Amino acid sequence: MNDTPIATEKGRRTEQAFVQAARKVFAEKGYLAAKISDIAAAAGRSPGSFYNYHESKRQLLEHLLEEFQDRILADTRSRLTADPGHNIDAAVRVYWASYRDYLPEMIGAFQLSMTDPAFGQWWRTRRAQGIDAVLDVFRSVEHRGTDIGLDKHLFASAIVSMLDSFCWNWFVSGGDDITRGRTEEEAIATLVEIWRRGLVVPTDRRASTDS
Amino acid sequence: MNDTPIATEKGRRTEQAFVQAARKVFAEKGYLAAKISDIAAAAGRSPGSFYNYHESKRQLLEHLLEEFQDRILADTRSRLTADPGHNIDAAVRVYWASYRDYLPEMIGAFQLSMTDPAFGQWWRTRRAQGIDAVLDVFRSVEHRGTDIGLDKHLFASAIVSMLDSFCWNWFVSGGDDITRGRTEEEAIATLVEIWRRGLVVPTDRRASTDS
Amino acid sequence: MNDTPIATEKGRRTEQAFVQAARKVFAEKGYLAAKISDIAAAAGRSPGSFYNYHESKRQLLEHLLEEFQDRILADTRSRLTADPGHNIDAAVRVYWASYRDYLPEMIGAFQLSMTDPAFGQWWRTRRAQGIDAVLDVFRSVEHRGTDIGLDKHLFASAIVSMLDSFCWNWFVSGGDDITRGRTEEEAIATLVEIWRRGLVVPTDRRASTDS
Amino acid sequence: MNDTPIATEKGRRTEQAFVQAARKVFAEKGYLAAKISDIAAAAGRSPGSFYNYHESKRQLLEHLLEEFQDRILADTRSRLTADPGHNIDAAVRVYWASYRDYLPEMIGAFQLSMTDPAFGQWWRTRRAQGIDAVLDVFRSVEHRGTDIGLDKHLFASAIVSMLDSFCWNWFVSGGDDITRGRTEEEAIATLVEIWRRGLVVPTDRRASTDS
DNA sequence: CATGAATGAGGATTCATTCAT
DNA sequence: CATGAATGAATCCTCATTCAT
Repeated sequence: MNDTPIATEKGRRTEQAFVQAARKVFAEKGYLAAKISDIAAAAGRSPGSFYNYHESKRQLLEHLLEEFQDRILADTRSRLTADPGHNIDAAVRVYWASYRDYLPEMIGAFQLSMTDPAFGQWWRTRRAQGIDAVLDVFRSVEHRGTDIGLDKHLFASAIVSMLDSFCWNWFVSGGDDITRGRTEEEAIATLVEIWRRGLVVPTDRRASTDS
Repeated sequence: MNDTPIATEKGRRTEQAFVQAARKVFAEKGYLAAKISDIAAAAGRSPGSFYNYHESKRQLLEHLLEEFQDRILADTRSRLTADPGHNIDAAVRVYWASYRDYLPEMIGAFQLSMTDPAFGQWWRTRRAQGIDAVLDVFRSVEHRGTDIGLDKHLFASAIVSMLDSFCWNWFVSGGDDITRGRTEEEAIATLVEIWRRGLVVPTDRRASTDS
Repeated sequence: MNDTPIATEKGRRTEQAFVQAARKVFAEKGYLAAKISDIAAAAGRSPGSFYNYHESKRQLLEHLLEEFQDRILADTRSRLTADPGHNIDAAVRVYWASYRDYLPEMIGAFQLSMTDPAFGQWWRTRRAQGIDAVLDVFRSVEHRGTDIGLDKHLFASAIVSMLDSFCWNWFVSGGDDITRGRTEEEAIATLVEIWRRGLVVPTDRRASTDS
Repeated sequence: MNDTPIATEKGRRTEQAFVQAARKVFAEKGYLAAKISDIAAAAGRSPGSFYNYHESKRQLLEHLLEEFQDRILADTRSRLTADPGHNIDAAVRVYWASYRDYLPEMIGAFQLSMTDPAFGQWWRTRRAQGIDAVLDVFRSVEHRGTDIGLDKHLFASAIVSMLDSFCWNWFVSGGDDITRGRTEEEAIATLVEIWRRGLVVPTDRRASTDS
């Protein structure tokens, strides 16, 4: 790779072409299976040209993930309000958007995390951030006097799992056959509602526990 | 590969060694990154010997998945009882066990599903089976008069997502840092409880909706 | 490369073939210009096979140099006698032999030393050992009362230079055209005599200095 | 490359920049390892521009060597005097200067000589010229009646070797560690003295031979 | 003339697979 | 059956050279 900054408009267009092509290929066949020549073909450029802009496939992914981090952080920050219902909705939408807009990055980081300890750490950190956001919502609920009554960390971990896998499944495979035709709003509403219900000890159980 | 069935005791032991070694390697570094020589080394056998038993890495995975299917089907079948609470617990445990016992298969199928349409289909089918099981539980609940009040298919899809990702995370990454130290039973109890709560429209919301 | 020790006779033969082929190619076209495929062709093997025995061209050279060191050290050690004339002869012959027997190693180390600081150091160390040997001879001379009367370190450096370059020239290019037909013994005798003469302040100069 | 002579002042400056940059890079990392882009970067010009002035790296080296020849010939010619001592001193200084001033050319020719027969010939010719110069000095000595008493061609070859390698070592590697701090004059004096002593059969040996 | 992006040929390296023993 | 050496196809990556601007 050449570390001189890109000087011409043409160069900038090519760099973008490679970035977009890489995202496309990562999304379609995964990061591990993606070849430089696949990316170059998708960018309509020669494989050699790739190395004018990136050191390697891996370094390109790192670059994508940095951008991802920057944007997501900007999105997530200070969305908490006094209304827990709204907080949940907002949190789910942030998660949803991160998969909708950054699927290639998610796929790449996830696949590399299995082979590469450094990326394993990245993935864990990302999950931890999600868990933190969920725990924030929990706190806003308890602030109003409700007792969630479960191991909050496990709970948060489970919520993040649900969001992770649901979004992945939705965007990678187009969702389950059985949910074909549902809109994004319906999907989001369902996730929000499950999370919301999870916060309250159900009436009938309270009754049955009372007896 | 030689199609004749394995004749000798030694042969059978070697085959098992390869199968177990492959599972170990798939679990540790993923299917896509696993090399035949890795598997052979883990089996304490030579790479050449691998081909006495399997045509390729991919065919070995197919073989593993067939066994997985057979055992899981046997497990899942007719566990439904009249008690929804028990059904949820049982369903979660089946899911949990499938990850605990078949992680290499899950990893392999998941990774290959991204590149290979045939495996994409396998993965979707597996999810669909999980969703069916969840729907069965729903039916047993509604049988007792409770109205879940949500799009059941999306709901089921979300539950399966939660289980998939939570178990994967637990077994592949060793769980989130923040849940370190929790026991499997605590984790299972949390998943069960979230699912259970999801089945009931929360009291306070009913109240607030009434107003 | 595979770091398991070579198990079969065939393997050992192939390794030797690669080592000898590499030495041949290094000597003929230099280290920097040598391609793996050149070496493989000279060994009558496939390029891929090279990597069963060595990680890279560079690592192979390192291996060769280690062997060189071991043998040269064994050769040089304790050859000093009380007779300076004999010591000089012995030292020149050791130098001569090291080029005669290890030309590929010398060429490789010399070429790499220009690009690679680590090898630059190796080369300097090798020269330093040569200089030490020369200084040892000086001491054996002065022990007999002769005063060499020059900066001994520069002197030793110059002697080593003469030996280095003469031997290189002799073995790489077949010697200068003008010395074609001279035998090795004649060449060695010349080098010895120049060195020997260098140790004594010439009579006529002493005379002229006296006046 | 365009064969038309360089028309503009700017062009002449760029050409000089490339020539100086190439000399710098050859000296620092050797000819074989030098990349066109290295040279362009050192010249503060673009790689494409290089080809406005030179067909290739090799052709540039040829060009440099032609200039070297012209200047060295001019230097060496007719420096012989009646005083052998002075002749030796002059010859050593010419050699020394050729390395000091033309190191990149020496490095380039030396490296290429190993792969390329044409350059092998150039290198041999250069050595032959050096040998001729040494033989000239011998003749001026014998003219005064001294009998050197050795194979003059081998002797000359050895002297040239000493000068070649000593100068190379001095200018490429910065000299041996053990001679660090010596001045150029001291080094030159040492070379001159060794050569001078080599011309005379030592007294003590004559004595010992007499006995 | 100068630029720097683009190319492609060439070399390094990996690894699934074959095969002689 | 088992071994491990050998192969070659596939992929990565480099860099001299070309060329549009």
